[in-house]
Amino acid sequence: MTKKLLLKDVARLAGVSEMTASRALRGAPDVSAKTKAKIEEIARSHGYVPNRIAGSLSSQSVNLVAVVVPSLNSFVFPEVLSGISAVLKDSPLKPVVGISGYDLEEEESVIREMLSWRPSGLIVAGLEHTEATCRMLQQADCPVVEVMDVDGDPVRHCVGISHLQAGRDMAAQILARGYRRIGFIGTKMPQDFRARKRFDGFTDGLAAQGVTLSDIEHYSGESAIQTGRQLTAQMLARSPDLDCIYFSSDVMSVGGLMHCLAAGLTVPGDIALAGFNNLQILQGLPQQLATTDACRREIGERAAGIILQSRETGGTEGLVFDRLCPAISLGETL
Amino acid sequence: MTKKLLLKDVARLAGVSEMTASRALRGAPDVSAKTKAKIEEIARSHGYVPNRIAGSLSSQSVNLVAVVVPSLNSFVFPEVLSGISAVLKDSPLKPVVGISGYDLEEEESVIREMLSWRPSGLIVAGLEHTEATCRMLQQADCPVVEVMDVDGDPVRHCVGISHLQAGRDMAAQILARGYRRIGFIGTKMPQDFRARKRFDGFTDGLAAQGVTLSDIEHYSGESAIQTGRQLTAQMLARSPDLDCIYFSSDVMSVGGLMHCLAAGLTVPGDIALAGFNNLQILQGLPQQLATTDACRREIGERAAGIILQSRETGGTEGLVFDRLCPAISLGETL
DNA sequence: ATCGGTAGCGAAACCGTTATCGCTACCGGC
DNA sequence: GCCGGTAGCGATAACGGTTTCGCTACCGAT
Repeated sequence: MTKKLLLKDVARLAGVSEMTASRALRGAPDVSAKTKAKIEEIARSHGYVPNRIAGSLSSQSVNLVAVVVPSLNSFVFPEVLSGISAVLKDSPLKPVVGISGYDLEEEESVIREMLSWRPSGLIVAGLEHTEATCRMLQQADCPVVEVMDVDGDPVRHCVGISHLQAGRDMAAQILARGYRRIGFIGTKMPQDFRARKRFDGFTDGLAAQGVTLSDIEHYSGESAIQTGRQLTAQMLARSPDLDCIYFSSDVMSVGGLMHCLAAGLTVPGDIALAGFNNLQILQGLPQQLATTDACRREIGERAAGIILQSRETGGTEGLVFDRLCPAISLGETL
Repeated sequence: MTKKLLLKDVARLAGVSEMTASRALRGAPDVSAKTKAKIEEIARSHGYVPNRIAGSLSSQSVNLVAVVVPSLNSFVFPEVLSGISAVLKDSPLKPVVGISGYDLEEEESVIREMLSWRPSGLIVAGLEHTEATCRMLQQADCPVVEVMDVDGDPVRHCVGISHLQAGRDMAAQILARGYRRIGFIGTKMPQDFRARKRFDGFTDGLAAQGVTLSDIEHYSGESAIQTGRQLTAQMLARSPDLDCIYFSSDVMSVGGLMHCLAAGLTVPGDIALAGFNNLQILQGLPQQLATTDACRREIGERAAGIILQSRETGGTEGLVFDRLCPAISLGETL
């Protein structure tokens, strides 16, 4: 490990000034091809790695986009990230991920940390934040996009779907197919606002046609196939006359399907099942499960697009409020 | 959006010097409780967010740990990350993730980008890198840990399991249970070195007892249940006399199980199945699939531990080479 | 021969914070 | 009453680049 190599060292070795070396390595103009080649050669051979801390401080620009999501285990956010990465791919911007753990206090601290690096943009999942977080988002001098959800008041830009509507729509589909004894299995309510909204929309949609939920089960912790299977078993034991269960996540509905398989129940004959997200794990199972596509990838793409956009226009453009329309796929379980 | 608030503004408002404000906000000593309270109050009420770019440049320290993994969709790396996060939780260090996309050139560029931020540590998946990457890892003036794999020559520290051995062990288990007509279904070989090593170890383990693979299928693209199901169907159609299939990933073996379910094949009666990773999606399925636990979380924990360790000791300690022992669980499909 | 324009390069200021060192009260001990 | 020690605070110089501006050749056109 040689002592750290600075720009001034590269410059000295190349017999030029720091400025010329800086320009050459950044591909800036005003450097002759010959000089540039020489400097690049020296930098490469000596393994020079520029110090972006110093560079960013000086240029007052950081080519990073902060992305704050609740979790990476849930199967849903990695795909949002894919969308973001894809769009940022051929721009100088790079995504940086922070995890809030479905905790608004933690979210606040993660966002504060992120903003302290003065990123070129911030993408954050959800519309619910602490007061302090909202202030930071408002005052941030970079584009801010709240994603996933449109049911609420975004601070600035917003891209997502209406989970309230998604719940209502699924209720309508379920009722339209004649189910009336309906159960709901959902995830940790207080912290997952979108799941909560789907639940509210769902009960709302049922109520619109005079139907109330016959059974409800809430659980804490991450969604898992195993959990879905166990809770489905419990619920059906408790309420054997149910004819349909709506799960707040596909991961859970897969568990439901697994229980039915094991218990010899036909789906949707004995019991209909529906989930949410349209995760990839639904493909290849014994039956195509009913679900709502959460437009995860597209949300990521559009959010990244907004960041790029307002970079070009200098951020003096109007607000974007992008409400995507999630498609329900009925599969074979409704 | 108010014009950006600087430390000097906070200091002026509090009627103290920049230094005192800086000390107060960082919790450094030499500030009276009264002064500190006043400065903190002003900073909070005005929504001051410190500029960590400037701070890091000045203090020559960045409290970030760079983590470079091939993908976040594969179900496997998020759990490594969980382990890292958990250990870093109550230290000032924060993990920052970079995605290499199973591409060594991309990995090089991501690592270069990461190192240009002068992180406090670097954790990278795999032992195979471009020449330039290796030079960077050697010259990096922060602890470097290569994780997941121990079959090769680490640049510095290393934590992982032997995938070669994992393949061999699974071969031994399969042979011990009497299977002889064995197929293998594995992922994009040239880029996923660990899958390749499991394959090599597996064929090696079979060869040790005079058995050769009866059928082999390689595919490109991400692993998916659907893919596993289709390839299993194809392979069994082509080689109906197989009695066991080893998959390079649990995601694929789940697909295999789904095919058997659909085709009315009993497992392991008609065909035995085994995967790798011990992913959470194995829990709750109709049968407990055979697999090898890849120690993902523990690898993350130990890697983060090494970073913390060498931070305390000033990095003057010996190299760590941590070879974990993955446990095979036979489940009900072998 | 003169002149305007530009390609190529360098000197100095600056980005916003922290490290370092020095200074001033104020305190208790003798 | 003097003195050494320390708590509390401020001035200044980094940190390693980039921005800005200025300078020097050199070019073709007049």
